[in-house]
Amino acid sequence: MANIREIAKRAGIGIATVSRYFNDSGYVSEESREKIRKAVEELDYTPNALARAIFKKNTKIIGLMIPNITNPFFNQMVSEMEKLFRKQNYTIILCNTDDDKEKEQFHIETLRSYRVAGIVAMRTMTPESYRNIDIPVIAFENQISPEHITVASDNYKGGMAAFKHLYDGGCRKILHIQGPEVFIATTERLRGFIEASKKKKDALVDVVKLETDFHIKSLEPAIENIKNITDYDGIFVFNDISAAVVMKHLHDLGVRIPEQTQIIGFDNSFLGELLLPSLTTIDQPIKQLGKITTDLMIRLINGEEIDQKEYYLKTTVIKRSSTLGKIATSKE
Amino acid sequence: MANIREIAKRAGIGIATVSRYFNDSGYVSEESREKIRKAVEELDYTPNALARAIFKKNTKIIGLMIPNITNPFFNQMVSEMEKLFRKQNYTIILCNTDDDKEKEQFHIETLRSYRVAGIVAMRTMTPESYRNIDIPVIAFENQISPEHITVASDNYKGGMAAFKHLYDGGCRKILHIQGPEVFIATTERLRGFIEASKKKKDALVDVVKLETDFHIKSLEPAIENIKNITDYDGIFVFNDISAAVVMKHLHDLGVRIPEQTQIIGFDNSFLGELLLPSLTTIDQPIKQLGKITTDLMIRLINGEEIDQKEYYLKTTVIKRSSTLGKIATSKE
DNA sequence: TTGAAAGCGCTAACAA
DNA sequence: TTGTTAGCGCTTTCAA
Repeated sequence: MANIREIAKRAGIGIATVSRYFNDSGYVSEESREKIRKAVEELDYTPNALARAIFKKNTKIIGLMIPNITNPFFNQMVSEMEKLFRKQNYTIILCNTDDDKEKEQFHIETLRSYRVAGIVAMRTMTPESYRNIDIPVIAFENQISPEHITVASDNYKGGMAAFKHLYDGGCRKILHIQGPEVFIATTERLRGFIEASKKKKDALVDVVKLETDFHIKSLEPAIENIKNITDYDGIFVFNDISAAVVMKHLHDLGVRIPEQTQIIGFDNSFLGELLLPSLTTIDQPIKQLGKITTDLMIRLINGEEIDQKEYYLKTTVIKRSSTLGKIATSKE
Repeated sequence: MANIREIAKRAGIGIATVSRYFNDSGYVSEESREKIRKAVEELDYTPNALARAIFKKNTKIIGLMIPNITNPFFNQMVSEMEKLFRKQNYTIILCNTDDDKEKEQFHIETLRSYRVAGIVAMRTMTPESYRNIDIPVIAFENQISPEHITVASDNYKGGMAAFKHLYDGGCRKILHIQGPEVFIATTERLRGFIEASKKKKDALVDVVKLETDFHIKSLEPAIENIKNITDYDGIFVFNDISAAVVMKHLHDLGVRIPEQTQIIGFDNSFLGELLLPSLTTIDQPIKQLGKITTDLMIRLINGEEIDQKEYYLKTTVIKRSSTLGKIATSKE
């Protein structure tokens, strides 16, 4: 592609004028503008953002670290943030970490080499790698350090709400199927669930842990392995996809939902509406999460000091047909 | 972050040597190497990829245009391509087009300004915008021009296979729920479906068109609006999500699947396994599609002339419980 | 085996 | 209102 010098030459003016034209800085006569427009048109020129970045010492690129772009929750977050960052003229570099430390560290190096303006680290497996870099970083879910901003749903209260909803629906023998321990989000859901159960002396509670997050192929055998799963009258599953697998398994076992066993998931994935019965779940406020994350990032990039470091957004119970309880919210 | 000069200074050597060190070009004594390693360590330096790109006149960035990252089919494609491009040391810039012409054109400008090495244009709404740019572009699904490479599933044969599978399962009154006409993929599926149906004189065939691709909220009313949907003993839906909505609607209407009506979707999304009954569908070979797209892109970037412009990959029928037919493939 | 210097495309200070 | 010029961080040639 042409460069600024060729444009200037063709337009018969100096490069500074062309530069001013593109940056809206300083005066450019209408006459010059017209000449430039013509030259740009003829040579199909677009200013080189790399050269500009190198001079300005900042890019308009945000690095997005994401465990896996096929995960419905995370890809919705990305979709939301992409939209908002674009509005601020930022471009997104996408990095799939697969929850793998080494991949993530490699990606960090790449993002550093491109001198990105900021990084959103979603569910990082290697918080220490972010601690000493001179780029604004926002942690989503898994924390980086007390000095770094963390954004997440209030998974703790979400877990409480899930228990309460099942309890209110009449469940007294409740199973929580927990996600991998490395995900703070899932341990918080567990914590909330347990905490809420302590207040109800007549409820029996069990927990079983899964070590995979959402790959159906590994989920199925793990769930089929849970013994006595038919003993429970309520099951809180750590995410919607796993809940769907649980529902399917129970169906195969001849268990009626919600009459015999009530099920509540987490995430409010589009999946839940399509299942039969439709799945009660805990909604994560994705739009708000995306909004707050991008807003904070922009402020960080602008050099603002931000005192509040932790942002835990309210979840909501979405009542559908897999449970019997009334609509509750996680407010209380 | 430090620059190459500071590293050279701290190491007590010249910048050219540092450059050679990082680029493995030319000689660097072990002694110098050690000094550089130390300086890099101390200053936590990473070479500036922007400056490098500006000099080399090429970046290691690929622009990915995608209708919507929350669409399971496309995000799987992105996941696959990201992995493969990374292996070749390429970084991905993600652009959500929302099937919107203007957004897409704006993204093209951004990608051009970053002088990306190549663009994968998935389901483009504005093929003309790619025709005259001096960057390698590969079209996925919707074509750009006869001179540009196009990669896609063989949707035509996939549509044929869907009809055949329903017909072989005993269906004689078959409905095709078609996706938006602007998506070549869906019109090809329709074309294949119709073509296959012509060979079977005893089969009655209808088509109804939907104008939304996969947003459940708009899908539901559209599908509920289809009149006489219970008249059909077989329905071929243009994608799995819409098929799920159809199944749900039929269920609400008291129609038994597959006994009364058989359903086949398209995409082989993870969703299909979770539904009850599980959904028969047409698999798109995502891994191969990703592989061939990235391979072709790398070759294009390397300046290779590629004679074959069109790549339509074979689909496969995935037989599950929503149909009665035997396993068929789209080979024939 | 090394370093000085030119140049990649751009911005901005400054003089005109 | 404009153009010259230095310099952003880097690579590479070329002479040492």
